[in-house]
Amino acid sequence: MNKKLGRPRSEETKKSILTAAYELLSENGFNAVTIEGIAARAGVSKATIYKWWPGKAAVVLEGYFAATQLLMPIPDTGSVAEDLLIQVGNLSSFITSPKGKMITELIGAGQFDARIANEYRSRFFIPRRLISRGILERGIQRGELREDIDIELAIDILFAPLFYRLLITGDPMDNDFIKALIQDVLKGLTR
Amino acid sequence: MNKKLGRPRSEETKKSILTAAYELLSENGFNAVTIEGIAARAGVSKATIYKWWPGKAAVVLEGYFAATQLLMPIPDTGSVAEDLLIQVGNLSSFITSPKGKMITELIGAGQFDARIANEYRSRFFIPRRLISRGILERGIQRGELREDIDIELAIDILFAPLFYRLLITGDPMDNDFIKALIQDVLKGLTR
Amino acid sequence: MNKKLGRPRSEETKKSILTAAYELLSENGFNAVTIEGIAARAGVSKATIYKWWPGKAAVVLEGYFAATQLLMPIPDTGSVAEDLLIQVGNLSSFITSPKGKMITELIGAGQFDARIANEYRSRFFIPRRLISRGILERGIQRGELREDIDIELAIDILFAPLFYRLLITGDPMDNDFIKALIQDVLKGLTR
Amino acid sequence: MNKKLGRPRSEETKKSILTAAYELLSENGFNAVTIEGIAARAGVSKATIYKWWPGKAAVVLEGYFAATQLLMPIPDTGSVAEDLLIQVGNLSSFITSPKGKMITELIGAGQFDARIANEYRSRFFIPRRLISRGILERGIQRGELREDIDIELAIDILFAPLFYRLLITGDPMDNDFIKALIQDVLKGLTR
DNA sequence: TCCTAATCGAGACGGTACGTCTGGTCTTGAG
DNA sequence: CTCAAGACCAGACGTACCGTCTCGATTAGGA
Repeated sequence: MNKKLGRPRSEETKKSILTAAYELLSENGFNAVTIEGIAARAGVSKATIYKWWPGKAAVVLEGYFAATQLLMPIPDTGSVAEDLLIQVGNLSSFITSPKGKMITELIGAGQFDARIANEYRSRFFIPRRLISRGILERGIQRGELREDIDIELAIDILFAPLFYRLLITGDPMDNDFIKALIQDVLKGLTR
Repeated sequence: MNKKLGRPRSEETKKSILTAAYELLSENGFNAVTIEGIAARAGVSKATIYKWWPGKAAVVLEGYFAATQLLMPIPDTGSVAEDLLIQVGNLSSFITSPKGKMITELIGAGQFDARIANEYRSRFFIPRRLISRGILERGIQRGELREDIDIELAIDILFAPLFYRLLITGDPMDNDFIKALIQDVLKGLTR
Repeated sequence: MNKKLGRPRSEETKKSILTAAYELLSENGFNAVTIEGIAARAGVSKATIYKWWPGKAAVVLEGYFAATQLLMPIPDTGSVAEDLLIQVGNLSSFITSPKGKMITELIGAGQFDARIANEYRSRFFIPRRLISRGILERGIQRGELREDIDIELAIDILFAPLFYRLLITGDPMDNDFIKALIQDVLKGLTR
Repeated sequence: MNKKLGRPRSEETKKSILTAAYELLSENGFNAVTIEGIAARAGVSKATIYKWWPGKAAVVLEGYFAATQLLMPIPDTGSVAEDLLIQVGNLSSFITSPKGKMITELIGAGQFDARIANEYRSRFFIPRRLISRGILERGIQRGELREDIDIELAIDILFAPLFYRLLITGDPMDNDFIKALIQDVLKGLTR
């Protein structure tokens, strides 16, 4: 029952595949990436890629997240409004940057492949939700926010507009937009 | 200067192509649709399809919107909360129905092809925004809503969470969700 | 029972089709000619061409022979050898000229379409055979040739080598070749 | 400098392609053969065919010559007339047989594609010329033939009439024709 | 030191769809 | 009835990737 027989997997090969995948993604976009292209650029056989990943989406995803350091500073200024401004602002900056815009295509591809969707949910969205949850909970404890709010729903309301503009309307997101968004959500639309 | 030279375009052919495209879309999903498949089912030559549409996305889109009667009743109950409940509830029902779920894939495809995005924006989203704008404007006139709100932003905040769940988190949308969403947005999160 | 109903066939149209066909043949070769190309250049509808000719081969053939004045001077010098030298030499000059080389392709096409073969046989080969037959018959009458020869066979023997080189070996044909050919055929190979 | 990298070419695949090409050629003629048809019958991908051959002509040609055992018995009876009777007779039998008649179409296609022409020249015609050259040289050595004849020209004169009838006039070739042909060429047409 | 088993490159292969092209037919309305 | 315009079906073209497969050449640890 020896598990270590045979030639071990080459870490270098893996790295070069992920690098190639990421480069091709950022150069030409998700659709233009092909397994053959990755293999060629990485100096690797197609079979090797298929050995370790089920398909193009998986390699590209992994390449993307391996290359993308997701800095997530946890704001804690003592004010919900301030914290959210920082947190939402950071996300907004990220998703309008070149790296962030690739997320657009990955979400697009995720509509056709549940594995992709799972990947970016667990890698990208869930970690951020945890931070947001912390911000809101502190706000409740400090008495800034109502005690009866559904935190998950609140997070949806706060962040959804960013992706709505990104994925659907294509409208731009500037600082004023972020400020107005948070103010409106906190204060409500009614008098 | 006679514009009516030559054999006129066959409306029947056009219809059968769009029908075939829509059927294949609903049976197998966007990715599985092929021009060859459409041509075969419609009993039409591939060349005819390429004559009139630049590619698969365009045919499928047009087939989808031709087949989808977008009922958009305009609610006007005298209460913003009521009107929004109806309007957001209708949309929610639609996008969780089989027909509506195809929108998911179309938006996904729209991330790779701006023409698709333009299509569903102008055909699907813009008409709905007009209705929502009406609801909110009446709310302002009646004094239910603050006078200083940015209506476009408000619409984003109200509808974005639906698509956020649909496209990204995959969380379900029930009636309670809709109610809580509208209440939160109207009242705000603060005490 | 009026036979002259409707618009009469336009001779001009016919002419422009044949001209276009011939031009395209000489510019790009038989294979590159298409009915669509002829129609475009002649400013004519494809249907019109199909109305009057069964297919591309027929139009091109007719265009070729309409444009090619087949000068066939009938040599009668009083000597079989002289007459043949002129007759075979003329043919050789013709089939190695640009116009003549098209014959090559027409014969090639004739291998796939019996109608083409019939056309060039009756238009090109039979008329020439008549002349050759005259030459040989006069030779027999003058006692230059044996009385028992099969004239048809003799014609084959005299002319076949030209086409053999043209169609199969690709070897060149100069004056010496023609002279030697006729001499050999007349004298025989034996001592 | 290792030449044996990668999966080796499958001989079986190659064989099935050539067989399919030959079968389709003999069933329907050269023009009706398509790469798609060959691929389908051979149970092979089109890409594989294009990998190894530049186009239909090349595959069909190779399939034809692979399937056609070109028996070329070398006659040596001690008499030029006898030897030629056998040699020309053999060729005549071959080119009027079903297999041989396909040559007709290949030569036809050769008028449009020099690669085809090269192929049948080197595979079919040159080997036969060598034999004929041997026959004639022996005839000269034995004193049956004149010493000053141009052997290449003589071969043309002897064989060209067969192809002239085959490709151009369509006239039949029986035994008497062969006999008369050889007699005439050997004796000459003059008294 | 050799053995064993897995990994890796190269690249052939069957498939499938692409978007283009031409052939030949059909449908208008004008002449 | 003829014709130009041009839509239409049919089907092959040659290309691009897919995902699988066969090779032979490595590359370890264990015998």
